[in-house]
Amino acid sequence: MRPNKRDELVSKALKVFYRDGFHATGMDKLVVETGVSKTSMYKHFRTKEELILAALRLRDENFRDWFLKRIDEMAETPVEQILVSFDALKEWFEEDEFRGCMFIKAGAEFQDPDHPIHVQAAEHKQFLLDHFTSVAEQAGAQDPHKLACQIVLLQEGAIVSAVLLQHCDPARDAKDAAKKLLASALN
Amino acid sequence: MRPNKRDELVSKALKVFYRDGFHATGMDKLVVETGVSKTSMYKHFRTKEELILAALRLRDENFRDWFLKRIDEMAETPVEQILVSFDALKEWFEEDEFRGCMFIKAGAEFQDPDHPIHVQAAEHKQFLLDHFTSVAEQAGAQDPHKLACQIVLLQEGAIVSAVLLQHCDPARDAKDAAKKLLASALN
DNA sequence: GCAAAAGTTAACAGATCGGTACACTTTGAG
DNA sequence: CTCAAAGTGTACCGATCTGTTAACTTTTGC
Repeated sequence: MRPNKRDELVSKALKVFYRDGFHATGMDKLVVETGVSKTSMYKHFRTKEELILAALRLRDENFRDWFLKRIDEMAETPVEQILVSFDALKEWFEEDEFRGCMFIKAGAEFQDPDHPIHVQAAEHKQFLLDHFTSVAEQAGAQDPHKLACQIVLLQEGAIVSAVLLQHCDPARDAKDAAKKLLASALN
Repeated sequence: MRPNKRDELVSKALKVFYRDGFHATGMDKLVVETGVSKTSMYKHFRTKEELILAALRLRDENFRDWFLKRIDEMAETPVEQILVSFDALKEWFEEDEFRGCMFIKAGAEFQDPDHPIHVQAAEHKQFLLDHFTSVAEQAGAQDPHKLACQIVLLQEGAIVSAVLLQHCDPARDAKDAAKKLLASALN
């Protein structure tokens, strides 16, 4: 069990970064919250930025695993898979610890498009776009890439609305919109 | 011209906050970038938070003025107004200084829902939602609130996609999606 | 032209930032 | 049992953070 402490550090740091933000989380706070000594942190990661990148990689892995697995559990056909993705989002929004999308936040805190953290956030979104592009192909869409862009766009919009708007049910509204898009994209 | 320097400070600070982020912008950097002395800043605003709130108020004013005016210039009927809102967004996305939505970023950096900055960001989004709800009413939508939620959702999604996704034209895709929503929401 | 208001520079306080140094203890494989 | 790897606590570095102080200059209204 060599890299055990390292994994524990990354997964606890992930929680803190997600809850409090990147700039707002100092290394000293991480020492307290993770229970890992600063010396040890800097033995595993040369800089805070490397730790953030590792936390984002873990988040990417966790979220993709959960999201795609949940979709697979709930639906069989490609069209249904696109639709139930919004039900999965709704489950996420209703979690107590829900604090929006970590990658949108990472892109917002590190705005330079060439910054490694921004790049990694973009890659996460690109992966999801690619995934839904292939689902759209399987569904027989006329323009799979465009449909996928629209589905992802609805998902992003739902996440942002879930964070900033009240008296709305963005997951439901987005699913409803997706239904109409699918109806005309498949003819 | 009493509050001239103050307005100048707020508008220059706004640019820096928008470009570099809130936590990443220190007061000393603002002294250099705005040309206003720190003493003077703290005479106008008791804390950095108050300055951020003033910058967000100005941004809210500027963005709403520009966005709604541009929509009015481009369209006359309510339905057309909803559609051209995405053309206005496209113009914004193509600006060199485009760095995403300041309020999404504010909500991302100050995540506590009760934090004044988060609250103010949410109010901006709520205003836009209210506006498009009344446009949807004028358009004769069956469920104006739901349609407005979906339109705003598409707008938010387009903004986030414009920041994080390449090889996409989110404004066009969102407008296309809005067309289909409108077609089925109106009769 | 004069006083008050508003602005300036520059130094400073106390806290926190990311990151390092050093001496020590725990742990695990051969 | 041993020895190296891995982890610990603590003190520290220089830089930067938000915010303050004091003495001085400019602008402005009357």
